[in-house]
Parts: sequence; structure tokens; C-alpha cells
Amino acid sequence: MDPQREHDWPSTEQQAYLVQQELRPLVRAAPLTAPPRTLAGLDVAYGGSHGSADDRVAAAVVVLDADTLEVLDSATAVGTAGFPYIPGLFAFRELPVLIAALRGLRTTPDVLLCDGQGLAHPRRFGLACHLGVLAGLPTLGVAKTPLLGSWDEPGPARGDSSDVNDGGEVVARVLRTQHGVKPVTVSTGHLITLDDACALVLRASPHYRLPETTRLSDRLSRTALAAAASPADAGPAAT
DNA sequence: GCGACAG
DNA sequence: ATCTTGTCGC
Repeated sequence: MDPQREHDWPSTEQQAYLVQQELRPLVRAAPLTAPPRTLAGLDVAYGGSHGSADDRVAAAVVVLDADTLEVLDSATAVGTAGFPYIPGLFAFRELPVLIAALRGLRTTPDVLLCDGQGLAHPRRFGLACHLGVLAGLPTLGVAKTPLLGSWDEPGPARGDSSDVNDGGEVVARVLRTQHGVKPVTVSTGHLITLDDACALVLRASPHYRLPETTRLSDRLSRTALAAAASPADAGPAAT
């Protein structure tokens, strides 16, 4: 009775690669069917001892009016990070709790603004693509730092941008959301064009480097994590 | 082979 | 992501 199997089962990491390979063809490069009326931001906060593969996490989703950026709906979920942080496999770490949070919404957002990459990924299937396919909604990725690719430094003005190239294709765009700030990296997730994705990110970032969707979901996920620290946690909770 | 590497 | 003091600037 060896503790190990005789046969070499695929490692968890290898299985994750296979899942991405299977799901990637489901991504649609189609444009938005209509101007979005609502935008949703998603983020995850981590707590407890870091580095561990099963720490406490809290996810938050905040739905905003696409024009006024007024908060229309929000939901949170707490859980466990059952997957380590591996660049390229980031989605497997945050997806479960993010999906749980999404299920707590009363409304269905028109577009999901994800905290990370979409197409700008080694296998062209980052978190935003993954989330788009699973939720069946238009998604885009807005990352604070690029994961790969090369690009020219964009101009200094708000709205200035430059295409990110990787392997001979444009996979993202670095976009200056405020004058003089470090650009964010925007890439398509699902059912949206890169032009529309950048326009939405810019519209959602009237005051700061990061869009309000990201800032609000970041804040909410942290408070949700703190609130769930003492009591025995429950499932998704709507606000 | 070596280094880099979303959050 | 998270751990953290002081510091620059409006």
C-alpha cells in the first residue's frame, strides 16, 4: 500500500492548463450588443497567514450605473483560497469565491471589469476570459501591472494609450487613466472589443488611476473579510 | 539553462 | 495580495 499511486495522474497544475485549453475556444471576440447601462467591478481580499494555499478570502462585486457611477447593487462572499498563486493560473485561485459573490447580486451587470488580465495571458485565457465564459457576460481585464508583452510608452495625458504586443499579436493596451500616472493594462475578456474595453475603463476612472469599479470592490472585499474574521462565516451576502 | 511572472 | 514609516504634494 504505497501512499502514492503507481500511475502518474496529471498534477493539479497540469489539469488547470487542460481546463484553460478546453475553455479558451468558448471566448467570443464579438463586440458589445448595446451600450452598457451598468458596470460591475470584482475584487478579492486576502487575510490570515500568507503564502498558504488555503487562507481566508473575501470577494466583492459592486454594480455601478455606467453613466453616473452611482452604486446600484453589491454582494460579497467569503471562502478559502484553495489554489496557490501561480502567474498564468491566477483564475483558479480567485474564481470560486468571485462566482459565489456574483450569485449574490440582485441584478445582472452588463459588463464585468475584472482585476487582472484577459487576453493578455500566456495561453490567451486570463481571469477576465475565464469569468466571461463562466458568467456568460461581457468582461474585460484591467491590471495594475502587465503580465507579458512589449509596448511603447504612451503619452502623458489622460486617455493616451499604446498597444501591447506579444507573439506578434495585440493582446492588450496600456492606458493612462489620469495625467502622469502609471498606465493600467486593459485587455478583452469576453464579448467586447479592446476599443470598447478601454473606453469603459476610462469612463469608470474619472478621478483616480484605478476605475471606481476596482476601488469600490477592493474596499468592500476588505471590509467583508474583516467582518467575517470573528464570526463563523456564512455564504454569499448581498448588500 | 536562466529569469520573469496578473493578485 | 499583504506586511508597514515616513515623506512628498495639493
